[in-house]
Amino acid sequence: MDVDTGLLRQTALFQGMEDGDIRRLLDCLHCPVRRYGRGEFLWHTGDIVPMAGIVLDGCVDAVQYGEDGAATLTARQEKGGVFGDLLMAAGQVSPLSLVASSDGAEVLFLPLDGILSDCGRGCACHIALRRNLLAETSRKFWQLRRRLAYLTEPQLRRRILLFLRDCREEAGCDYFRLPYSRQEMAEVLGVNRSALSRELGRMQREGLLEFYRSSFRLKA
Amino acid sequence: MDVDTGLLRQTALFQGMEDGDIRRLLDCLHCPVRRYGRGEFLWHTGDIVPMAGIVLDGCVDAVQYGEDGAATLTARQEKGGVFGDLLMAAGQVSPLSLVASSDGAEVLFLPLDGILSDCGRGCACHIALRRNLLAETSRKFWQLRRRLAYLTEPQLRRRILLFLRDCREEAGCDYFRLPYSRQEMAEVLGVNRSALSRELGRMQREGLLEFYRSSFRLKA
DNA sequence: AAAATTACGTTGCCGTGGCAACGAAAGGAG
DNA sequence: CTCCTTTCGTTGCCACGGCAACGTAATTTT
Repeated sequence: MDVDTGLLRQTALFQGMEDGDIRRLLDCLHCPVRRYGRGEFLWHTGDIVPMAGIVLDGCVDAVQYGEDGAATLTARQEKGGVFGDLLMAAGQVSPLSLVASSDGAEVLFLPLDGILSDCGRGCACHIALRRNLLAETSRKFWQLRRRLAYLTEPQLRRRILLFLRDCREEAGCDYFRLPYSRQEMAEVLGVNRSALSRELGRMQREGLLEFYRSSFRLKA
Repeated sequence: MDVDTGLLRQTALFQGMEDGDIRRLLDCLHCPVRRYGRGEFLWHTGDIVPMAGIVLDGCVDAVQYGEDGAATLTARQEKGGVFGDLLMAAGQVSPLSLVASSDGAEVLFLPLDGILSDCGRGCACHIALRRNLLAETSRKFWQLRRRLAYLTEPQLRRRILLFLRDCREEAGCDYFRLPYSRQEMAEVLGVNRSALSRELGRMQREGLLEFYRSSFRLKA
């Protein structure tokens, strides 16, 4: 096992741990590392997923296939990202597939059983790993829930304000830049792109807002 | 500690355990039991929630307060229900309050620290408890995600079909009864009640569907 | 630098679904 | 049984926002 503990220390699951702890954990859990080519499947829809993964290099997508076979991208994890945590935790057949979306995607796997069970040495890092896992899954829950709050807001303007206020709070400043294109922003808010542009324009004319492309200054 | 292990065995967190295991766990974790009167707060918005709870008797509501002070019920747990799991897992200030919504609500609390740490005796039930906790939180995640799927469907009819097909699958039969009133069903789908009734009527006229009140027979 | 591609703003049209109001049916209380 | 409350279906109105189309600005390509 020879992975970059410097990278792992910055991931959600190994946050707050020392290099030595991480090495011991990886050893204790028997974590496999694998490489995938672009388009290669880590798991298919219908599989039971027994472990989570950390992206060491490249990119991994979570894809859902509709009844008509159309694929929709539901999540993307890049270097340092954690995936499969909520799939293995469910212990049921997966509703989505995991696909390497870059060439030479390298992945470190962490088996659920190893995370849950005691290593016998009562090491504190094992406990921290469990706490981190639980924190990561719950983070994804609350993130989803915030998005649901947008979608349940019936009025477009209030939907936008809800979103922008969250962004402002996260940025800690009235002026902030969003990591979304208009199209992506519209998808997060669950509205039509042109309708979003129209309403943003109105809000700017009314002085609630200033923006240019992805730069916003929120005044309300 | 003198709680009804028969009830606990049917809860999400203690599923699959023997009475003896449960008693040992409760002893090991030092789980407090408390009674609350109707309207009494278990936690307020802004608190950091250090433990989850199981409703032994009565009812506990999760309430979110809007900027205008209006309260919206976001979740309700009755006898045997688990709450606070995703709040303690987050380790951050709670965005919602937990309130006893019945008189004499009795609650068993399970501290996160105790769940995560080893009891020193390496008992299998401790591991099972962790697995159950993770399964319960992920269950709530996927439940939320299914609801999000409804809300992101732009056409009302397809939204309804998505929902009813899920219900049919869960029931395992074309004929099923829903545990929702029209108003509640409309809220789950994020649409206006009368619009829902209207569209349901259309679908019935077109032969996609038969229904009376909460009884449905789905043909498509 | 020119061309091609992508992202964004703008506008007109029109359909879906929100809203309010009403009556009927169902359920509960006395 | 009668009264009262709640739930549900129905309808008319109309505004919000989806959709398509186009022009412009920004970005990338060769």
